[in-house]
This record gives sequence, C-alpha cells and structure tokens, in this order.
Amino acid sequence: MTSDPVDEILAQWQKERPDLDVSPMGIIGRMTRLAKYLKLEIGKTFAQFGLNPGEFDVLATLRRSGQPYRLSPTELYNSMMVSSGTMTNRIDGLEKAELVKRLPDPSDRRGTLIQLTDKGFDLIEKTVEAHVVNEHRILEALDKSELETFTILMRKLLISLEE
Amino acid sequence: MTSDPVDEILAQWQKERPDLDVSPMGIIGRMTRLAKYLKLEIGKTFAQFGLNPGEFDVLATLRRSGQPYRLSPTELYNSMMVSSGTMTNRIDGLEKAELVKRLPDPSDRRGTLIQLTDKGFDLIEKTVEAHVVNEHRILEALDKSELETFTILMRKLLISLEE
DNA sequence: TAGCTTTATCTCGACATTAAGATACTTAAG
DNA sequence: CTTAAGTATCTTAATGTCGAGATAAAGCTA
Repeated sequence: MTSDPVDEILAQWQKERPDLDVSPMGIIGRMTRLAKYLKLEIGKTFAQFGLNPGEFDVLATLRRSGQPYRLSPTELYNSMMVSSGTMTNRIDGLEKAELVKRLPDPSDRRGTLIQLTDKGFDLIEKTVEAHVVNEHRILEALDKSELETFTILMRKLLISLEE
Repeated sequence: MTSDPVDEILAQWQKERPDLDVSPMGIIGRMTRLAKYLKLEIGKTFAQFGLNPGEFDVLATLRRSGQPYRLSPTELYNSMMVSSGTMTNRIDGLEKAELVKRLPDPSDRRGTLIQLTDKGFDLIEKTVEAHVVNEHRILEALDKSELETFTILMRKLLISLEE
C-alpha cells in the first residue's frame, strides 16, 4: 500500500505516544487535507469566472432553488453554514457586480429577497457547467463503486454529526 | 437509505439541470461539509486548552517530531499547508504565551528554530490526549471496517491530488 | 391593545489568512 | 574573491469571516 503524508504523521505519533490510539487522526486529518486541496482546485474554476467559492455558493443556491431564483438572506446563510454578517458581505459584492439584486419581501417588511439577475443566471449557468466537468476530473482517481462506497460512508458520518 | 442535506441539493440540481451529471458534487459537497463540522467539533476541545486549531497544529507538529521538539518555521508551514506569514503570526502568538520560543539556527544565520517550551510540552501533551478521545467519539458512528475502507479511499484520492 | 419576545437584516470591530515584497544571509559559478 | 541567484523569515495591505450588538418589524400573550 502506497502511503500518503498522513501516514507519516501517524507513524510519528505512534513512535512518540505508543500509549495513544491515534487512528482517528488518520480519518480526520485526511478529511481536512482533502477539503483544503479540493477547495483550492475547485476555486481555480470559479476564479476563471470571476467568483470566489463563497460567491459561487450563493449564486448556485439561488439557481438550484428553481424559479423565480429568489431566496431570503436567512435561507441562504442557513443553507451554507455561515453567519449573517458573512452573507451580507457576499450579497453586497454580488449586488455590486449586478449578479443579484435585493428586493423588499412583500409579506414581511423586515425581510429582503435576493434575486438572481439575468446576468447572474447566465454566469452561474456557465460556471456550474465548467465546475461539474472539473469535479469529474478531480475524482478520476476513484471508480464508480469506490465513489458509491465513499458517498455512503460520508453520508453516514454527516448524519451523525448533524444530530 | 436515510438522506442528508447533500442529497437534497443533488435532487434540486437533478430537477433544474437534468442534463448535467452532478454526482461529483455529492462527494465534494459532503467532504466540504464534513470538514467544516469536524473543525467545529474539534475546535471545542482545543478551546478548552486555550488554543485554536492553527496553534494546536503547530504545537502538535513540534511534539510529534520528537526530541528536541524543534523545527524551523519553513518546516512547520510546509507541513501544514499555510503561508509563511501565517506561520509567523502563529509563532508570535505561541511565543507570547510562552508555549514555544525562537532560537537562532546555529548552522544558518538566516534561520530560526522553533522550540517547544516545557510549558508548551505539557499543554500539548494534555491537549492531544483530550483530542484523541474526542476524535474517537466523533467517529463512533462508523465501525472498524468502515473506518478502514474510508481511510483507503481518502488515501487514494489524496495521493492523486498531491501528484 | 400593550408589552414582551422573537425574528430578519445589517453594522462594526477583531481576527486569521494570504500574496507580494523587503531584508538578510547562503550558495554556486566564474 | 566577487557576483548572481536562491533561501529563510518577517512585514504589510487586502480579504473574508465571525460574533456581538443595533434597528425595525412581527408575533405572541394576557
């Protein structure tokens, strides 16, 4: 079995602290590292379209919500695990770039609805297409059944963490 | 099969863009989400010892490097995928807290060596112990063979991303 | 209806990170 | 020995994020 950098780390711990069972570090360390690499790789595609990962998330969430491509800031930040302040920032930037616009919520005067503009729609459409191609490339190392197993395991863990 | 939030997202895309094969989003989306939850959960343990994840990483890297618990800033930031500026910041903070100290590198006058202090050693020793217990708890949802499979898949992907 | 609690959004200050550049030193080539 | 290129570390400015708090509106309770 070929080893990766995380195996080295575990071997160091094994030597220094043989009394500890550090095997979970292998799982969590790899997950963390993978997430970092993936964010980096994926971010390159977004950058080609002038977006950062956060902005992409907002546009993609609006797009996949279906017509009329309109959600409240609260729905947006809840769905992507960021604070309200972060969402305000992101919306500000996207609004300045005319990719979304703020509309008053007719049924709640406190509220705002974030609406994808035509320009935003066109951009996210193209970006998602390139993004999916890129994701396929990134995962080429794993075959179909491996990806399936991977999904099942991650889903299981995700559900347990979200309880 | 129980579903997780990522399944919802995929279902939305399937409906909106049936022409795209968005299955890789399932893998990458879960990985990203998992990494976020894990960082959050794990960070709680670090916080109990007055550390943030970045500071923990530095102390842990020094600790597992073995005696004399001493590495250069370059070794440190290379091993943990952050910039040199980030490492300077982290070392500044840890030095102020007297958990590490900077020593001149006797063999290269440009260089510095970062040395774990006794206080730093004691702290990381206790923190790692609590951390490992916490990691075991987080991964309780998966059994031994699942964890093994998980490791193999992540290792494979990690190696392919690091080429 | 009046008062209290909750909700929606935004503002602001603090912080960690990055990338680019500065400084000082080392190494290799001629 | 001199010079050019490379290396180690730190500095700085810009960015994205969070969390606490402000404001306004809605919803509940009596």
